Amino acid sequence: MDRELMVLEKELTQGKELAKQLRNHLNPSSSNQTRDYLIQKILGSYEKALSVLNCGASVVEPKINISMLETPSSFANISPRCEASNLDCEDQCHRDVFKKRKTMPRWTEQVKACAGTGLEGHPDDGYCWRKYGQKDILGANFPRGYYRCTHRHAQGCLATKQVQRSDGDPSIVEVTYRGRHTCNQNSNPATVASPSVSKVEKNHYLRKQEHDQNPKQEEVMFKFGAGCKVKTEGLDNSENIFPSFPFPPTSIEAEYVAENIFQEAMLENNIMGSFSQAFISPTTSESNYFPVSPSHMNNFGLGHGVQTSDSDLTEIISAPTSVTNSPIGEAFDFIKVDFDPNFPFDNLEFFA
DNA sequence: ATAATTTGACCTCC
DNA sequence: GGAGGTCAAATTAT
Repeated sequence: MDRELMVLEKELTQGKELAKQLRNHLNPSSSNQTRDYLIQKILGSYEKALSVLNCGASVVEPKINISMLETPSSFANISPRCEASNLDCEDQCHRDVFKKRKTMPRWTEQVKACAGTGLEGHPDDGYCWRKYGQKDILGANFPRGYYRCTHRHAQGCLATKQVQRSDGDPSIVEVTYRGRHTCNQNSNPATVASPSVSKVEKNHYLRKQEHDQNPKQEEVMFKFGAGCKVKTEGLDNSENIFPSFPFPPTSIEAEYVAENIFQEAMLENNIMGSFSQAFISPTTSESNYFPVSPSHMNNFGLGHGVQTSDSDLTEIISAPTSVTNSPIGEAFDFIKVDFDPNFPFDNLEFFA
């Protein structure tokens, strides 16, 4: 069967299954969190299916790169000390910006845009971004663009991203996200953020369309990969939890580099509270890859991912796979399952 | 008029 | 001191 059709079928089937799960969670005993998560996954599946239809789904092999390097404790507020201390506030706040740079969760994805989109590889990820800088990077053929959440001032959302075109393949842009969205558009992207193009980016996109003499193309289209690799690295000293990936509904080829996201995400979603310590053991490996399809990644996106390295990988990822019929299970079938059977999996539905 | 982008200056980190 | 990241005034677009 054609790979595009396979992707399409997989996403539609997954959407169907997720809808069934959602139906089972309509009772009052299920949390809104669960329902929200299922809804987002359903939307994600259909987004991908539609994109496959729109784009012809030139399938590429995405890479997911996840790393947890530091503790996440300090990126929630840019500088609470500014209010409480006697330090020069302005100076302190500025310093915290750079401190935040190191401690914010970070992950990178490589997005391959369809030729002719005119978007110059700047993918829509469901959020509104404002460009605040551009810099020539040493050794890079293309400048790096710096974007921050449009709601940074209005809602204090600290999410930023960097967009840089790949030297090797200019059709690929590497998008590095830092920090998670705390603005409303993130908490409810399905209703706030357009799944296609944000206002800012659409304007830019349409302008480019004019430039490209291609006014008919009004949908942002990206190729979707049928699989991806997850890389974990730099896991030496942290408790690792999967990040709250705002997995772009239209991304296909992705390399995620996440730092500290697991713990923060889990805590935020009240998931880790029910996890045994075995799920957050220290790590030692430098780099590990394993194949995961984009849909699988979506399954542990949205703040319910799993972070790993070598042995930890097995401990963490295996848990949900053994409890649910999730595609994640298929994705990680090669991973040995070894986790606490008494583990309170209250929130395992998140991994479904 | 308002909002977004550009771009040079500035800051921190290594 | 250089590189990467951010700020903010000026410019441009809507």
